[in-house]
Amino acid sequence: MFSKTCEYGLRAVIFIALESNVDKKVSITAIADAIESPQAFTAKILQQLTKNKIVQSIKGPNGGFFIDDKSLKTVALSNIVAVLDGDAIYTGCGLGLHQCNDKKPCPLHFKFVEIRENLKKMLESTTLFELATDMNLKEYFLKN
Amino acid sequence: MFSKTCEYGLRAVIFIALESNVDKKVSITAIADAIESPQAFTAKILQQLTKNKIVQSIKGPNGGFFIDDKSLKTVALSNIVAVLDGDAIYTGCGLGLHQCNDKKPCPLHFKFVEIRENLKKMLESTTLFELATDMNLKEYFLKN
DNA sequence: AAAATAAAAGACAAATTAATCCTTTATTGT
DNA sequence: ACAATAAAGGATTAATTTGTCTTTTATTTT
Repeated sequence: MFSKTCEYGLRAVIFIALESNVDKKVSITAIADAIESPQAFTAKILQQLTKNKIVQSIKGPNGGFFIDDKSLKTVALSNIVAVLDGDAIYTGCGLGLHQCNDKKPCPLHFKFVEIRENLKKMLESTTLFELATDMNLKEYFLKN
Repeated sequence: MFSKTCEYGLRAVIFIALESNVDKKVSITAIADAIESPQAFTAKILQQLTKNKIVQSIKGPNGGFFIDDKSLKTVALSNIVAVLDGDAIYTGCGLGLHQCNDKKPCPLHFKFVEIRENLKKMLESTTLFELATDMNLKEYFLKN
């Protein structure tokens, strides 16, 4: 469904969101440990996400990654996926046709449209704030 | 969503189903041409599908690929996806966790379950026969 | 039997994705 | 000012996926 990059990215951002929710900054070491991901690779991903204003970062001692209160409420999962995997999941054809739409559909087009719409809506409506607050209530996991 | 292998495989099988529906066998050259896919690569994919009884093949002159009447009605898209991409789309975690289930869920588990269930049902309920007959009515495309 | 046809099989090659390593830059505390 | 800390950046390697090429096997027609 998503690339490894996107999977690690989502997990990392969710973890940062959780910590940011209680005003904590987290280092790349702490993140990689919390989500059980390759550290250097995760660092690269976070570079992309900071460039795209999904997360913020501060260098040096007491530095680390965090997400400001406003972003916590405005950033949805769809924004993260867009940065890391582009919009292929939403727009791309299930059978890999370059152009596939209502006018010129592949045999599965109308069946896929529905499923993708659901996915899109779910990603667009799920904010980091929702996850960060929800995760305090139930027991959720970011690693095995 | 699917690998290239699976995309080509689905398109190839749908094309073969269409031709088989009017009792025609098709060569790998005809298939690659009809779905605009790399021929040798598509040949490899069809090898896998014949081994797994999704399609049948006959060597030599007047040979080619086809799907018998019974398979046309019993084979669903889910069977093809299972052979080529495995069951990761159904069972795999959206965030890439190795084990993620109702008991030990990732933060998005319950949101993903629904979407994946829809996809699963769609793939399982769509048979080659349905596609082969439906494609005669409407204008559908297998290449650009 | 020989030639032609078409899929099967195996060995490579190219491209993309995933992952690591090393150096540089920014910031802080002593 | 200096040492320590932590992210940013660049170059490289590893693994996987995608794709090609050549040979072999099976079947049919002449």
